[in-house]
Amino acid sequence: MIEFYYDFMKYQPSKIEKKWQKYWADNNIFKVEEKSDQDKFYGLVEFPYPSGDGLHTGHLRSYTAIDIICRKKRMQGFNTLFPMGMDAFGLPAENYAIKTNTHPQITTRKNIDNFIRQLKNTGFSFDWSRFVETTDPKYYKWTQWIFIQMFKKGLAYKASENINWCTDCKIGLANEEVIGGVCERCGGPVVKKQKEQWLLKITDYADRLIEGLDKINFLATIKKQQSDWIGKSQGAEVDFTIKDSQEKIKVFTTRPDTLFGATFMVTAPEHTIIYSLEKTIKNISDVREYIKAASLKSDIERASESKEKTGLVLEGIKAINPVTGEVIPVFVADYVMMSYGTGAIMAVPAHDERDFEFAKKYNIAIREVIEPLVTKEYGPDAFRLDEEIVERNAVVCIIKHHQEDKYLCLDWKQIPVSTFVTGGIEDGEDLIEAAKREIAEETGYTNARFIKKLGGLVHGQFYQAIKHENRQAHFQGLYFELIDDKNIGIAEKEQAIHEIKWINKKAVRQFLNILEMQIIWDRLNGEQAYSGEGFMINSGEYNGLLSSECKKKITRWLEKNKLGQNQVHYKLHDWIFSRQRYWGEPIPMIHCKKCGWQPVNEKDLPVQLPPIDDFKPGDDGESPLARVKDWINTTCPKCGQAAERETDVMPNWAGSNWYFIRYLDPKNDQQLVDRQKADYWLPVDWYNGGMEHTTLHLLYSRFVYKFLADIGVVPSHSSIGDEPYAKRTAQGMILGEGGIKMSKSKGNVINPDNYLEKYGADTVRVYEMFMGPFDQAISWDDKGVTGVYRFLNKVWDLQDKVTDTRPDQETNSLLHKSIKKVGEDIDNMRFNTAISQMMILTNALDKKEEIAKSLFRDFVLILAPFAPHLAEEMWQNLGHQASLATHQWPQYDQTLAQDDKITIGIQINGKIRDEIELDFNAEVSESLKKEILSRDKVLRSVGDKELIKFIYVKNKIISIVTKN
RNA sequence: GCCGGCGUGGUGGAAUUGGUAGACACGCAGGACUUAAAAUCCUGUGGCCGUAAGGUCGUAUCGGUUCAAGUCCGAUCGCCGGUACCA
Repeated sequence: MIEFYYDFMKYQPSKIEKKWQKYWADNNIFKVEEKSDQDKFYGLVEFPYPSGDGLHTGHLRSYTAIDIICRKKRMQGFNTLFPMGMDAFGLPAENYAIKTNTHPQITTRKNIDNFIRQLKNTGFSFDWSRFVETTDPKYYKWTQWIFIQMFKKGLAYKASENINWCTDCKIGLANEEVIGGVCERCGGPVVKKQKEQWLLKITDYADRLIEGLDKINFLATIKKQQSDWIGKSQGAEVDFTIKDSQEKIKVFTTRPDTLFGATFMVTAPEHTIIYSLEKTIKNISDVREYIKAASLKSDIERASESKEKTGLVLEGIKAINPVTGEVIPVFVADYVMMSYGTGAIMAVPAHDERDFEFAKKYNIAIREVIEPLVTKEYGPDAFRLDEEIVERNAVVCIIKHHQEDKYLCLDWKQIPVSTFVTGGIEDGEDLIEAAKREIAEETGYTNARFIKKLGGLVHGQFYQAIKHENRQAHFQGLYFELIDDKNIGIAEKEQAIHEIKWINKKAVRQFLNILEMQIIWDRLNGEQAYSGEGFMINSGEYNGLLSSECKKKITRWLEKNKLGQNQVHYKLHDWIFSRQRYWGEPIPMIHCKKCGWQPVNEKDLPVQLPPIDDFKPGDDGESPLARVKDWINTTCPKCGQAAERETDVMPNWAGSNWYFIRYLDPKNDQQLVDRQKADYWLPVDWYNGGMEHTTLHLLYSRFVYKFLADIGVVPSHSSIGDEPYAKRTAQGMILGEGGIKMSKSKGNVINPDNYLEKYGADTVRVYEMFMGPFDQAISWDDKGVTGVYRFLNKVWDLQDKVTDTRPDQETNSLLHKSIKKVGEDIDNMRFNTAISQMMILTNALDKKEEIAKSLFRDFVLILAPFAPHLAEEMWQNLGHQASLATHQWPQYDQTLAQDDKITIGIQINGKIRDEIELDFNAEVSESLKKEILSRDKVLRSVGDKELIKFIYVKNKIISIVTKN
């Protein structure tokens, strides 16, 4: 009997978790509707691909984090939406179908059901009524609809492209899906193949995709990776004419200022000029052979082969340098890519590393046209950097050349730091005014505020430059603050200030790096190419100008003489949107011999995927759908004549681009989303997912959102414009034990089901949050799970001690500290330290004989987001009827959260020798100072040495310095 | 190669952003309970010297700034991630 009673009182996760999961579902606790009188919060996680392996630990890490955030937001009174769905189109299901001859529909259904079961077992606070599946025709109707809208706006087009072809998957891949020359999915080799493909014009949105990054709160690395991927570069296109011919070779360069140094040209092997001039090229058979050899190299070979440059001169062909009139040789070489710029370059060996290497090898003239500005004599010490200024919003530094009347402007705000401006200061014009004018011209900041004029230093190190003044100046600088007109929202302000500080600290380092680079140049003069900025030499009328100035002038000259113009190039290519496979959304297009490509009538959507038995992709690179004749044959939506359907399907990204919009109105069959619902819920306030989607899903869905905003389907928000996600974070990967990536082949995959069963969902949730910093990769450790399980047991056992007493001062203070820390830590995703704080509180309560009910109640509430089942059960045991899910989040009392006594160290000559307890915020009076100095331990260390300094930093430290 | 990030006990990791390094947890050692084991509880736990009080070294390495450095600066080494002839 006693035995039984004891068992009954034990923590039994299997019982209470089932109970509360059922309670939440039965009472629609997490179901939400639009409520105009309540602030909303939209938390989002990447919906999973329902693979046969089931949910893995990484899913749980991501979902638990946002679940905790959403649960807290709900308790803080936000109308909180946290939806879930399945991204179920894709290759694994199709490959499995080929292997087992089971229809993907069947395996997908099974897998989805398994995923839902696992998700429900983990106790996430999803609004299940909004569940979507991308494979549902009611869903992909709208995926197809978006494609048609894009087609109508000219953003979807079919073209014959030299595409990336995965030889294993037998599909074309987008550039983003090729990683290091192999297929992102299967690791199979990728070759180039000419193929008719549907493409989406993401390049039209390239600038907006870069600009949008400024407005949103994404992890800095994500922003950088995205903008690197888009790869915008500003430069000029220049025409080089071929001597004794009508032909021209167009090149793209970011450095038109080095045009005088262009001593040869290089074209890509695939460049058309070779075909149009093949009669003139004397060594054409050698050239053909070179081209053939180059085309046989796959991307992997190119990457793994030695970096030595090869090439071949085109005999009988000479080009004319448009500024010097010089006759220069033309080469073909595979270090020039057809896929970037114009497929041909002007080579400036003195100022480009690759050209330099090539010129050395083939003995081509190297002509320097830029002289580095800062020399060793006037190296880093020549600049004085003021800490106060570095901390400011943004700073521009104008530096005067030590001898000549020339100015260098370093813009510390832009990441590629050095921008050289000025040159011509008008007679009588104030230097400050001139600098302001230049800043406005260069950066667009019209209201730069002058801060102060500074001198440089001769010797000493950088830090000395910060601390000391009154040294001889070799340079003088003018510092400006760039005042930004943009209104920073109050909520973002703290974050913004943090980021700005960071940028500026970084900028200082980069600033020094520039100088460093130029010192190296001095030392290695002539031994390598110099690609920095400087003054022009050997450049005719441009001599003496700063290179940045020359860039503008030379481009203007080219434009005037119709030899070239300003041009922007991107690394980003249009997005290849066709896949020659079965298990995807059919592309809703019909080809009519008379009318060409026509979109399916919108009323006929969705174009349903026909059921077939043979899923094998054709060896000819055609989709399996190409074999379904009665599905293909249809009539032209325009003229009614016989016509054929497109047989390619969409890539797996198609459905995931916009799923977060469908959650807002998942059952609407009239429109993609009701605009009022979209206006209420968007943007997504917090989106968490994997780092691996930065240049795939995350970039694509930003593009699609911008398009949908353009056609009025979704709102453009006042604070972040047409961006779908206000904030994006990413979790670190969970590795197998021993720090190795989990994989089936290594047999080290952790199946969460085993742990859910053995320890319960709350333990798994808390463990995954406690194991380490959220954004860091970390190994799974079974021992750690045990530790967390012990903790939850300990919490459960605390219930026995709960009574109606009043909390004592010390414990109450610890509680308020914990409320504060846990709350703040959740907001900053520092879940591990939030949990450790709750462990500290638990250990303290465990030592007590009695625990005040009111105190325990608040503890249960802050634990609830982490271990919701346990918390609900204890909440009920405390006598509450309703769920705590929407109960108010406890407030902390700042005075209680702060200890009134505080122990600080006493440091003597840099070493901690003693400690003392003082009142919080206490001042140190003369008498207290005397008392401190006469403490035994202090006396022992100080002895009879003379006191030099007595430093007291409030609440932090006492530091005593003596003479030796 | 270039661009990012990181380096703290036997282990995962804390450290209010310059103020008592090692919180919390794991592991380990000793003890209690038990016929025994598991579970649970208590104590200890960075190295070295010391019975102790205490001393001394210590945040990858070397150097610097500071009353004070894991934190800031410079150089070096190592690991991880991204990217790759991008003109």
